[in-house]
Amino acid sequence: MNKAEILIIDDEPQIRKLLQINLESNGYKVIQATSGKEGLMFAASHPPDLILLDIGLPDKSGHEILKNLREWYNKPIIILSVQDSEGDIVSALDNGATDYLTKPFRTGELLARIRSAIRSGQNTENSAVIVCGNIEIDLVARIVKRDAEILKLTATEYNLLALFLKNEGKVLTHHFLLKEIWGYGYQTETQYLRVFVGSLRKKIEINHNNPQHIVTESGVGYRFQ
Amino acid sequence: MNKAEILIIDDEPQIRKLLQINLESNGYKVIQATSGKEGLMFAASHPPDLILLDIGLPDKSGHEILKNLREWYNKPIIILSVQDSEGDIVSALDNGATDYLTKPFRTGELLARIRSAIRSGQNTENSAVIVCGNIEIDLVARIVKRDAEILKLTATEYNLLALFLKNEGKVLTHHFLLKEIWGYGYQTETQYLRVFVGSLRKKIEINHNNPQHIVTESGVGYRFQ
DNA sequence: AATAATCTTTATAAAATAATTACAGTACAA
DNA sequence: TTGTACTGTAATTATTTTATAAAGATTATT
Repeated sequence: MNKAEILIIDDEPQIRKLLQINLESNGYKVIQATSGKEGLMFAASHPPDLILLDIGLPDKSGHEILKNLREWYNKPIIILSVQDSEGDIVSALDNGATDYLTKPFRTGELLARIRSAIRSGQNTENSAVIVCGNIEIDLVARIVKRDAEILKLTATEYNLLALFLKNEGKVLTHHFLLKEIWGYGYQTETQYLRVFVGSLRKKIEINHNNPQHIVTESGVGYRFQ
Repeated sequence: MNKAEILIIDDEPQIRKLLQINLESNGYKVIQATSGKEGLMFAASHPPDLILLDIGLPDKSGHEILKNLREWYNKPIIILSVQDSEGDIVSALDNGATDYLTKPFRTGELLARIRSAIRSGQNTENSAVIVCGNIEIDLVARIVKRDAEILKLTATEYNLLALFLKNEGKVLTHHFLLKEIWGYGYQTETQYLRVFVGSLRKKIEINHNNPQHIVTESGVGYRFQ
């Protein structure tokens, strides 16, 4: 394998320097971002093999950045934080963080955790743009196109479509869709789905009475193709 | 998904009890081993979905157990330890541990790390496809094909076919089929079966008057081949 | 505060599926 | 041959599920 690339997102210069020296002397290529915004940009323009994310960033809460990244980035993200609160750790891990280290951390341990994360996350493929027939979604820019024309979707419509496209070809159950979009406790509100699938179809299907993309699997769920 | 099974390998009874209560109340099935040797045996005879391994075991060093497990076991192994030495952590991670927690640990954090570990180990099992002649079923995507063409099956038809394919070649009794698909109390409704086997045959058989796949075993049940 | 956009709920008609009935065919034994 | 038990299929009815519009409720925006 080539040199693995690691993106550091941290506002403290001395931490960045420390990390850079340690990582580079261990054969990694390092890219640095000093803010969450910058980090998101770098990650999108040239996806690294792993991201080290400081969760106590000033511009945007690190948790926001994490959620944002996880909408499309599926390689390891290791959180660094001065916070040692359990709530913080749990929420980060449940939002898709691969690991969580409390500052000050031991560099040997960090390096081992990086090796472990890269090892287990090897076979993941990702791209920020998914194309499926005449529908195209840019998960970073949050833009949806039909035949090169930009569609205007509401937040929920977008989330639903993104979920469909990430699971193209699979039948997604009502249960699953409701859990992913609306969260636990909404898993029986099948009617929400019907309404939003309906409005999505009006926007993405050529003829919404004969849907080619979102097909219904009666009694089970929906499938995107 | 079914209940995930977690194997605890720890010699301290109070830790085992604590873990058991917390894990079971979170929907996991728990198996306990009190020594490394026993743990290896359990793991081999019935591989769990995740292993919690105390690294300070008396009989064999936990590191040995870890190495031993990793020779064949590739699901998550989370280490629990009273040791907070960096060397210990690095060596465990480099020997294939998925994560390393220092006792006393916070149960909320442990649970989050378990969820994270199970989650990241999932995307490797992306397809469970059973092929049988010209019929193909993808149990994850919930899609059935005949000669590469996607068939449109109703929920009950799909369930029935999936059951047949999971038991290819075996004779399945009316009783069994009815119990599996319709549940207890329907085991005498043989007519349901006739109707649904009939409609399945129309969809999957080349000539449904001369079924090649779903063969009837008169007086007993049906067999898929 | 007023307006617009979006989400949540309700109501209802249409469509799809499942359950039930009826009946014809088939194999086998008395 | 006749009767019986079992099977397959078409047709009918019942039930469930889905699609859509539209009315309230909420949220965001100006």
